[in-house]
Amino acid sequence: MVAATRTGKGETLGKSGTGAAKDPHPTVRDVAQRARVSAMTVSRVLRDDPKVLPATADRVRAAAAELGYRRNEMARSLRLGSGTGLVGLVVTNLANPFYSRLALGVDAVVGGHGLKTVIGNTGHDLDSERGLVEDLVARRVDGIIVVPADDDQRHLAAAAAGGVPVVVASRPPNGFDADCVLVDDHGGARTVTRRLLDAGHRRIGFLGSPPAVYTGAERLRGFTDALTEAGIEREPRYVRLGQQQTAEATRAAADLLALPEPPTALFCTNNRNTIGAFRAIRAAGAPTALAGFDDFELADVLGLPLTIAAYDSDELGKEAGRLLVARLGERAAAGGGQDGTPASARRAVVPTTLVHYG
Amino acid sequence: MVAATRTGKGETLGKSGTGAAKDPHPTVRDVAQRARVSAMTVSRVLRDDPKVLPATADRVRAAAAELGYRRNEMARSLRLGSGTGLVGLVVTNLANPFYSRLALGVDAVVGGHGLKTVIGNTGHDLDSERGLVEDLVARRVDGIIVVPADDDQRHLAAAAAGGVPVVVASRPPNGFDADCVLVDDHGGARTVTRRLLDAGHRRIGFLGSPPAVYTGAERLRGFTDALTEAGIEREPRYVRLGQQQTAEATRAAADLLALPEPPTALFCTNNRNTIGAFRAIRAAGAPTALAGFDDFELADVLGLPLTIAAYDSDELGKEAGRLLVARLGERAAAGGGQDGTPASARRAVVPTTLVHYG
DNA sequence: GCATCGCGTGTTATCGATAACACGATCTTG
DNA sequence: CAAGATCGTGTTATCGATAACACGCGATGC
Repeated sequence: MVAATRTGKGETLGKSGTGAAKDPHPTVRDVAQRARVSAMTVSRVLRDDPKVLPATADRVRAAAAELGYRRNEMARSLRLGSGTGLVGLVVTNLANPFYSRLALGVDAVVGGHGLKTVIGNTGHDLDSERGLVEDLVARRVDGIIVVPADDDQRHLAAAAAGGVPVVVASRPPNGFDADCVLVDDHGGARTVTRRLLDAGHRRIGFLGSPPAVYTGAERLRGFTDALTEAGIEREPRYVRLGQQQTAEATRAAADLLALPEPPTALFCTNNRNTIGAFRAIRAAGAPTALAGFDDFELADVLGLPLTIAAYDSDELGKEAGRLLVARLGERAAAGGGQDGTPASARRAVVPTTLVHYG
Repeated sequence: MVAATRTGKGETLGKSGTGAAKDPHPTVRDVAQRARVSAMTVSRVLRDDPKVLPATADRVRAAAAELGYRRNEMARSLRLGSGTGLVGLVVTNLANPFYSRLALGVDAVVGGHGLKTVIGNTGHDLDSERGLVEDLVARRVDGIIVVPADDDQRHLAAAAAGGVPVVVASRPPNGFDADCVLVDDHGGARTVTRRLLDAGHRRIGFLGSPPAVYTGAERLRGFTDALTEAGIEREPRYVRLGQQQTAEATRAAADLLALPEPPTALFCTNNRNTIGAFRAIRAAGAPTALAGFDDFELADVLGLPLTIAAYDSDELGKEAGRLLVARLGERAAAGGGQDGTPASARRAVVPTTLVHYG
């Protein structure tokens, strides 16, 4: 009787005839037809369900191989109600090695749990970030890790409220509760600054990112605290905020060096500013010492005293991944359960280490 | 009558009772129930189908907003038979700025077409690459862009044969036909080498990545051709292959500089080798000139003559994205059509530009 | 005045995979 | 030897969204 179920594209469309290999994505039914069994049996074989005769299973496996069958994980996750196995990662600038390493750390951890990472880049644009988060939620990612571009995190709050686990990286959540992983910005800045003070510097300049950025603000606070502890007051004229690019940083540093009583050392909140400052110092031919946050390649060949609060952005990503995976685990364990207590937000802090060159 | 359709989790599970906002991912039916319409009407409103009374549409939109409804794009793409809107990107090492910029280029282009990028990192591991590609296909990505880790590309051939558009970046496809985007490795290396020759150098050392890597082989070929054109024969003792890390490159360069008749210039096939060679030259205090492939930050402050064949990896990614998008466009246009001619594989080449420091 | 048309909605079937149940056949057991 | 247990497999319903069709109701046509 040749079992011609009325369904199946093979029947209705009649295909071209020549090759079966060209069919984009055969389905369980295609495999089933070829192996002369039902779709359910195919599904069972793929699930390694033991309740199938070895002979049948072999036929099915052969048919699947011949057709190049790959099961549709999206359809599967829909049916199973399991997650999609996707994790959304939203960063401000993937071109920055800092974030690409963070991404790698995230991927390494979540990948170890069978999850894949979907990356979105915001380019520091809030609207872009909103759109990305919206989209990731619509794609039903199992969770989101985000380095927010701005203090306005209402879209993240909405996603979290909607039941999507959110982990905030590099800055704390604002206006809602979520796991987060931070760098010891304050401590690192304080330690590095203290080091400059110990070396005898009393007039220290400060070059920082926009103060609206959490990390920048924290590092400024650490800097200020170190000065205060040494009985020194921070001088506004030595502080330049807002530089994001090396070129801007070079100009800002040149300004400081041109002051009547120029700083004998400069503290920079990130490697963009550090490199920019280096160029200014070099151009001025001044013996100014340099200190900053974030290590970078070739820092050792610059030929001036350089102290850096370094930290592992890979580890930052890994920790974010771990927090997210832990959340997903809880969620799975809770299942349909009623224990409405979602375990309060966790906060991890990645330490900084002091590196000295020159 | 209150229309209690027998379906719906709201009915069977009976929920907790307090808040609706906590429901993870409401569905069209939840919205429908709240707006007292059918699921189909909700779907129509979300599709902006004009055949819905404005009053009804407003009710639906209000209900959707109250519930925080986001439609399930995965389920939607399953029903529509449209793609998943995902593009797989597989690279060898995202921590390398080269690849992260490539990723950014890809994402910028495909993102402009409503596609999202799923990133996989292989760490140069072939098995890992196989697994990733397998997985991406199973997730039904609309296409894959890959920087192969190895000459063995059978898994890519399989994916392509299975009907998934594949674009190969940075090296050519091997053993199957696919669009690809390459760098002008040969031309760049030849030009840079010629520049060294023009500067009077006759003994030029070569530091390269493993010869199995396509780019490395091509660059060696360009180097050799330039020498040949100048009537010089390549001397094996000046050639060191296989260094992937700066530390290895430093040792290899030191070896060359320690030869009885050391090279007066070194050509390096990538920035790992260039930076490694720089350290060796600096340590030896030799006046050796340096040339290489791939620009890098701070190249201008090294204090020795440095010529670089630079190219834009962002552009490489963009071009790959464009090729893929073009393929997807064709596919969509062809639809169920029978014009079995899949337009032969395209090949794009990104040019290099000469940069000189020092 | 009765047929027809169009509009706004609801019903059913579908995408691919699979859980839950159903069913015929063989095997067990008192 | 009849009643039930077990095994291998097929059928139906489901996940969420939606195309195709169906349907009821008021308006228009001649």
